[in-house]
Amino acid sequence: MSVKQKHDELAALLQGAGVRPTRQRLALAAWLFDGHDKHVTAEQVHDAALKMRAHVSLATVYNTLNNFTTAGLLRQVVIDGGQIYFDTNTGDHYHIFDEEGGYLTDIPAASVPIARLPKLPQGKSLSRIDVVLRVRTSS
Amino acid sequence: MSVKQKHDELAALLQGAGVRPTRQRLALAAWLFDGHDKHVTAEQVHDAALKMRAHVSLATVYNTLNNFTTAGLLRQVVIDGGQIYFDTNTGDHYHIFDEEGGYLTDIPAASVPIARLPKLPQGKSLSRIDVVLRVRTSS
DNA sequence: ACATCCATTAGAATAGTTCTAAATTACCGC
DNA sequence: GCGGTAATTTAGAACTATTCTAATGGATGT
Ligand SMILES: [Mn+2]
Ligand SMILES: [Mn+2]
Ligand SMILES: [Zn+2]
Ligand SMILES: [Zn+2]
Repeated sequence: MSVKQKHDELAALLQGAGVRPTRQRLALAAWLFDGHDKHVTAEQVHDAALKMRAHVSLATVYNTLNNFTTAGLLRQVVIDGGQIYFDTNTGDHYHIFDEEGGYLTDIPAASVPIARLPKLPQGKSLSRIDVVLRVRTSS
Repeated sequence: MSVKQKHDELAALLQGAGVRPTRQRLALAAWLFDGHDKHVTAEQVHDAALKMRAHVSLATVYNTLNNFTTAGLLRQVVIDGGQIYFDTNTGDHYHIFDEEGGYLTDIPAASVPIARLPKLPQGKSLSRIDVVLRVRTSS
């Protein structure tokens, strides 16, 4: 695929989500949506942008990650206090968290079948289920 | 139950967990372990201490909550980035999080039966399962 | 091209938590 | 009880992730 084709595809992705395809957003989207699922912090995205010699400020990285999240292109995952992971996989899935390595892996929702749920509080409905399997090196 | 009996019970609880029963720790424990399960932030604990006219600095609140957690008297729950909830229920349970009100409710682990788990990474074993049901006012 | 609105940016501000180092307190053996 | 020792408390500074501010720059539609 040509460089121009890739650019146009990304621009279409952003426009389809109601996000203007600026130079900075396209540069970050090119890295985020390269076909490999990622769980990344703002700082990791910023570092990646620097390595690509794309000049994107840290403030713009935060703005962009938040925009993409609102637009449904990313979702947030919170594991530890202290930092937010942005997840390029927006499908229905759960996570394995390696407590020693500090990294996340996706697992399909169907791999953790939940037979039934408790009664929810009066007038409330389910917005999302988060499941995290925390793992460590076997003793 | 007399005030002295209550004090002695709390002191025994702390000593049993390998934590020295200082004045500050006893004051915080008296409020935390009053029989009602709580999900509280450090600031909420500090405010409660002020209302009880116990003079406990914020640094000591953090030290104490972390000590109690290490000693197995509390556990941490992370929901949003930005702040840590300390949970006085250390048993096997999951949570309902009200996204609008920002508060947590306990649910027994048995109320969300998990039929099976995916294969874990080579050499890793399960340390804990976190399940959060996020709810909102029904549309 | 023009006007308008939206995005980008550096740097300051904010918020939750941890760190530092000095003063105080709990504990243990006598 | 008394003294020695190690653990705890504390105020304030430091740290970290994130958001805010306000000024500059860029995209879009006509
Ligand atoms: Mn980071
Ligand atoms: Mn708080
Ligand atoms: Zn994921
Ligand atoms: Zn709980």
